[in-house]
Amino acid sequence: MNTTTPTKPMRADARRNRERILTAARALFARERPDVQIDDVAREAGVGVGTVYRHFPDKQALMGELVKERFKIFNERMRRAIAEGEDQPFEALAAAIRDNAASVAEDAATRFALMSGGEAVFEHAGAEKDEFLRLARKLVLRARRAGELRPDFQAHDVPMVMCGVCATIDRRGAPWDWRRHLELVISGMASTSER
Amino acid sequence: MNTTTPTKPMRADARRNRERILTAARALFARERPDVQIDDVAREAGVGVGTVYRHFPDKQALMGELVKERFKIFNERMRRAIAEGEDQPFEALAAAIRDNAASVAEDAATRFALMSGGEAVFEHAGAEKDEFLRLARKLVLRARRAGELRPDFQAHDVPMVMCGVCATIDRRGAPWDWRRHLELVISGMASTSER
DNA sequence: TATCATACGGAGCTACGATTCCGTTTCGGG
DNA sequence: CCCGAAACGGAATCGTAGCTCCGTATGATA
Repeated sequence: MNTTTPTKPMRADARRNRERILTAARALFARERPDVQIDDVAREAGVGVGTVYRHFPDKQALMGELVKERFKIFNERMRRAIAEGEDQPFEALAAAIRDNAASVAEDAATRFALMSGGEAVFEHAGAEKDEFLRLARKLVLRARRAGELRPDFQAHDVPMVMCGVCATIDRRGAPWDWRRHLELVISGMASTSER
Repeated sequence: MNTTTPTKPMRADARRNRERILTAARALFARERPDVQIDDVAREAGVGVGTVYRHFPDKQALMGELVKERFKIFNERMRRAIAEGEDQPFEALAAAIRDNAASVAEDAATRFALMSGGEAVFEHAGAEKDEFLRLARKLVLRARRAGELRPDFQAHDVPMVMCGVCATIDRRGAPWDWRRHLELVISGMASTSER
């Protein structure tokens, strides 16, 4: 289950390089405009292309790993919301969504992968995605029971709205503010009687 | 100003082919999964690649034309909302947004261009985009004056929310429904006191 | 219908970016 | 300190998709 120690201990330099590659990829996506090339990642990481391909069979796998890590962060945040939000179920859900949005906002790599990546990228993070949905379901059910959430809101709608907000984050020079978008959506999620 | 008759009358076959190319492009985008190639467009249109390039200097220009046409449709709908929605300013705005969303939902080409297209695509439809914003401003101001719209909602937010909903339309196999997303956002747009 | 400007077709050129291959280097257990 | 397995580097390969070029066909005008 532990992905950092799959089966064999892995040589020290290999472990280090793997990390460097992931870091480099994140850095490049944060800086570059369009897509990022494997060659660039390799250069930024101070490593040869071959090394990148030893760690990640293809580009999709690299992207997939970035997405997987981000989902782990999402999930941690969701768990916290479940643990701490007993008394304010809706606010707990909303806060988790806000934090997760802020989290992707800082992570152009995941945003790019999420918007333009193929199936394979998603499959790579499949387990984490499932876990995310499981957690979302809990939060949604609880908020709905409390009557604070619009009754037709589904667990699936959590990734849906995050996807929507995500799409409005990096439009270069767009004159809008994705944070307002987020607040708009969140207030739309509230049950009609609540606000 | 009239784009269909720029300066010279254009030979009959040329006019016909131009239309075929646009139709073919739309059809392919609606059918294919990923991006669509110029060669495919040419084949589908029953035309040589060279002909495509005679009419559109590059791929961006072709995409741009598709986007431009869609914006013209948007704008028509917005004008109607302005003309007919005197009595229900918020509903007029909401209805226009709903119809426009349904409109892009049927137009994978524009969706793709909007999500993955570069600057050039947008510039091609620049005039229509500006007009769209002008119309949005009118609708938004009227609805806000009527107190039916949340006060911090801007004209720019109209394309913003459309962009967000757009992003959730073609996710293959996503278990969510973009129509619910749309309704969520629209109810979030309403002024707090209204609903 | 003769003429010519305009438009067409599509093979081929080019650029670019993912991926492979293999000789060299480095870790780590004995 | 030595050796073999594990990793590395990066030049070279391969495939793809956008775009060009030029010989041929065709609509429009007199």
